[in-house]
Amino acid sequence: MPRKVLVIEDHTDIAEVVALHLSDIDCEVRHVANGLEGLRVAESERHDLIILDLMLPGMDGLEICRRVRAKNRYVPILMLTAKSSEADRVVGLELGADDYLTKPFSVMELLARVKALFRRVEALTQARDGDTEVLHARGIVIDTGRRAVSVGGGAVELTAKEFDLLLQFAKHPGRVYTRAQLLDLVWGYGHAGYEHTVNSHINRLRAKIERDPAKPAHILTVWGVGYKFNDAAAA
Amino acid sequence: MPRKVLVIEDHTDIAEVVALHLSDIDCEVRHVANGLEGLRVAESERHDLIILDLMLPGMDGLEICRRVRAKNRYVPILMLTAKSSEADRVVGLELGADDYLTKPFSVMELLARVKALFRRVEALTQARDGDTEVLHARGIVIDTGRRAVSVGGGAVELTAKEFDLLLQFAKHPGRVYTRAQLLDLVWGYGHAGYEHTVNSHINRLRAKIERDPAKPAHILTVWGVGYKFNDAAAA
DNA sequence: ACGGCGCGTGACGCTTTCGTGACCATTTTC
DNA sequence: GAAAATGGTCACGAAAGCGTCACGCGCCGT
Repeated sequence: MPRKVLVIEDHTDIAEVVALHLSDIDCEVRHVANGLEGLRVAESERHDLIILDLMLPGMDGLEICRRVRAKNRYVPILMLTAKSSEADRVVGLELGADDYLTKPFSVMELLARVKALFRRVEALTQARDGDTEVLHARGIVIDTGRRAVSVGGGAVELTAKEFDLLLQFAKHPGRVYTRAQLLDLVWGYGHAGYEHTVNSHINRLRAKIERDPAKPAHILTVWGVGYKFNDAAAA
Repeated sequence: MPRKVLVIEDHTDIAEVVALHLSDIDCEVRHVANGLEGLRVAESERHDLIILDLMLPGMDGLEICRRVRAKNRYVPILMLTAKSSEADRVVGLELGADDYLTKPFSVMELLARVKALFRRVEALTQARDGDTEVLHARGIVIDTGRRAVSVGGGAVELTAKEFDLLLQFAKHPGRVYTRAQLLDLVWGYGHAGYEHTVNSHINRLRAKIERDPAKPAHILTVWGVGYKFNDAAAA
């Protein structure tokens, strides 16, 4: 799947060059020319990388970086700017940027740095997850590739959110998640929404995978905290 | 805990400056001046960061980078070199480096980039696992990720507040907390309520984890002050 | 354009937990 | 040794948290 890159840059020509080359390395580029709108998009959607110009109409790039980081410490941010002084670079990096490139920049170097960032993210995320194709747990079989689930041998039809939710739980049995964490992990970081939404989806998920939804055996409620996937031995 | 940084650099003076400043940000620096030995150390020990000079006696830095990456895709590598051409930077990054800084470099920028790398690694590793560490203390085992507690091998069911309270104590054994402090730490700052509430929860907690609640062995009363978690050896 | 489906939100009743007060026990002080 | 102060225990009402159902919106395929 392509990686989603958000380019916040007021010079359309530069953005176009960047977008062109990023698409060569399998990136889906979203370009925004205005600072305020950039912040809005950055906060409302999930991205694999944000390329951020510092001198923008609408809102200063540093301020955007700060605000995005305040809500989301995971998305990589690469600053791209004409400010070349060492002090500017330090400030940018201290504010939470992952890399800092000064204009005029070489497209090859930009690509190399972007690839380096992707490598880093990939190495670290895969290191933890492993590539388990099929998960088994207490009679539940989850085929991550086909996004298919069966309980006690019978196939169960889950919607996208239900599947993602179940998968998140099944990946870490026994671990307790708060609703806020689940919103981050399943809905995406910086997702604005009510925690009660999680509740509702848990309810639907239970209706499909639990024998008696009133007495759940798989997805358990942890009072005052959130939910967990039961890893205890079946009765 | 300090982060382990390996500096492979033949100029002792530069390495010393780097080491000095890295130690300021809680790093334990290991300096190696020779390329071959650098590779050996990089491969045989675990590091949180490798700072790598490219022009070295013994073995070329690029070659070291390639070999380290062949065995380990996780350790961050920062290249530090006099080769400033764009082509060199691209080659370095393509070979698996995470960042590339050219001499003469600013110490502040180096620190900023190192910190940025640490931030990235931390954000990504914590994103997966959360802080699912396990605390052991005098027969009590607390799994923070599962919010599960066992005493002397037997599982104990705690409510949210009881768990938070116990966790606060177990994190700092021996430290004495006033009731007001506990209200701030567990209930949250600005919580309006009676200190006697703490009392009540301590009571319930003791009933669950103490063998003889009348003679508590874990959560001790400090008369006229508050409570503390017993860190003395068990009887 | 229409219909269906998944999703987010709201309302309501039930369950569990929490906070508080009353009273008893223990320690400190004089 | 008695009074005062501090902590322990218990029980009950209040409140928060959760489950469930229903509704409406937006998206997609027909």
